[in-house]
Amino acid sequence: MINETPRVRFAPSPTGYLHVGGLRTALYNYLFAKHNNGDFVLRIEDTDRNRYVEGALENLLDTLEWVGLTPDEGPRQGGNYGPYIQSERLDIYKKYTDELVEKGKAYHCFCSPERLTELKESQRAAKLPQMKYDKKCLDLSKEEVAEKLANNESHVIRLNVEPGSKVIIKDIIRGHVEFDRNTIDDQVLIKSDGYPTYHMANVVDDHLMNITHVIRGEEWLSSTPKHILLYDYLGWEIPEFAHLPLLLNADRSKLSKRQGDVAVEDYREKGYLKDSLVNFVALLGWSAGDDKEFYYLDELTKAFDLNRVQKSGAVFNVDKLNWLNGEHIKNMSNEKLLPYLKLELDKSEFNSGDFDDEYLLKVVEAMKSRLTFYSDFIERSSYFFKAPESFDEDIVKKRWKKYSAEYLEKFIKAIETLENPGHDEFQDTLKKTAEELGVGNGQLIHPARLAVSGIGVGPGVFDLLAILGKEEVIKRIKTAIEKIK
RNA sequence: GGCGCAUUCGUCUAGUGGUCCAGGACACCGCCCUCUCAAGGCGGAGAUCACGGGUUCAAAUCCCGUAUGCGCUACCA
Repeated sequence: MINETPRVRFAPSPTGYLHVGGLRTALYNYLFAKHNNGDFVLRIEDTDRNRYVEGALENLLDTLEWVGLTPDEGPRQGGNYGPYIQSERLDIYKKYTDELVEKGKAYHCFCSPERLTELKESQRAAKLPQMKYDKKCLDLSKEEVAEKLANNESHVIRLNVEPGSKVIIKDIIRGHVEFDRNTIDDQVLIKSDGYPTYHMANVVDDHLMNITHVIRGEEWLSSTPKHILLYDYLGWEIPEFAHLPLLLNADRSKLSKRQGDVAVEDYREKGYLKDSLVNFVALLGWSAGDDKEFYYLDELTKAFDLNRVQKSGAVFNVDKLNWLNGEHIKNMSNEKLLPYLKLELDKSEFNSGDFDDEYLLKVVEAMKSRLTFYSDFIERSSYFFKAPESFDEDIVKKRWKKYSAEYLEKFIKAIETLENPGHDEFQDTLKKTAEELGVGNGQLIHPARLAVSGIGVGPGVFDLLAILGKEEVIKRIKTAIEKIK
């Protein structure tokens, strides 16, 4: 446990959907906060009007809600957004940039984008070690600035990085990181449209919202010195930083849409459980130090430790996610699984109302250890919901022998005498029939499975028969005998 | 180009100077179980700990260099 009660924030931009990398950042923030009885706040960084996407915010809230990372504070579903949207806080940022300008720590810049591009080009051409703004507008007198402002000249406000000692970052994950002051550019704080850049809004909000720990992706490490300078110039306390390793594609580049799904909602639609997604993503860059890999959110909360977060990026490996998904399904009770089977039925050609719970529960029990996704209920065992319309040709070739029909006919004769047979009765009857025929059990088992399910894989054949029930079994075997020649 | 970060089996990782000729998990292979497929159990293969120098009686672990990868270098976040 850390000394103070932490307040952390997850601060995404509403650019369309929640990225799995964003999910990991949100999760680590949440886990850190909850492990230490702190607060997890959600703030929306929508200061880039060009990238704003309609509906993205609601989508984000919805996805966060789905995975169970409900913020303690932040915009709420349904429009009560509160003071957590940066675009609604413009005057606040203005106030503090004015203060910086007053102190000489920031200045108005009237350079056109064209001049900036030219500057960059010439610096590049001259092979200068680094490309930075040349502070031209810093030379403007107060009067000149006032005049240009009065004329409504387009301008930005820049951070005035002055020479001085190295800027030191104390990062929980990376330790000490140093930056030479002269490598830091005079960052734009307020854009010409009056909106703040990330850097300004971020520092102001983190301070005003009493954020104690800034936990964010590694891509922010390079701009952290600018933030430190801002805290310093404003006379504010600097929060703790923790820069998280990136999530990677298989080729170790930053996780991108081109190489697979990156939106949490994509995984949701594909049928991944929130539990396995959270479990998986938590393990990408963190481990408790023991061999435990199966976690629920509350267990993660208990075990999580920011100091144990990995420094290097982690490849998003779907194989392991799939495995975890199966594990989480296996760990659910039949009763808990039942509604999901019904959902899958209703999404398919079937109707959950056509089957009673007792029957479906048996299906769940039989299929549980064979699933990777809920949808496998339908894809791998539709025979529980309708008689097979065809029979797998390879299996027919392999299992349906010359005398199979004859054997099965004897088998159903024997079944017909039974009353409400279950697993054991089917088993005894089949064995007895095989014995009378003088053949191995397999001579009946395999054709029976094929006849009843149409395929060659699935739960134990006696379970299969017991679940389907006597009448259905007899009917299906008769049909199969007709159809398979 | 500059600045910064990183580097242990294919992948996720354990490991914080001796117990490591490196442990676990996924994937892969084999065996057992078995009516099939899974699940489960057992086992195998797979890492000269990026490379090169140091420090030390002793280094995956500490230091320096090199290489490679990645991030940033926007009036995007």
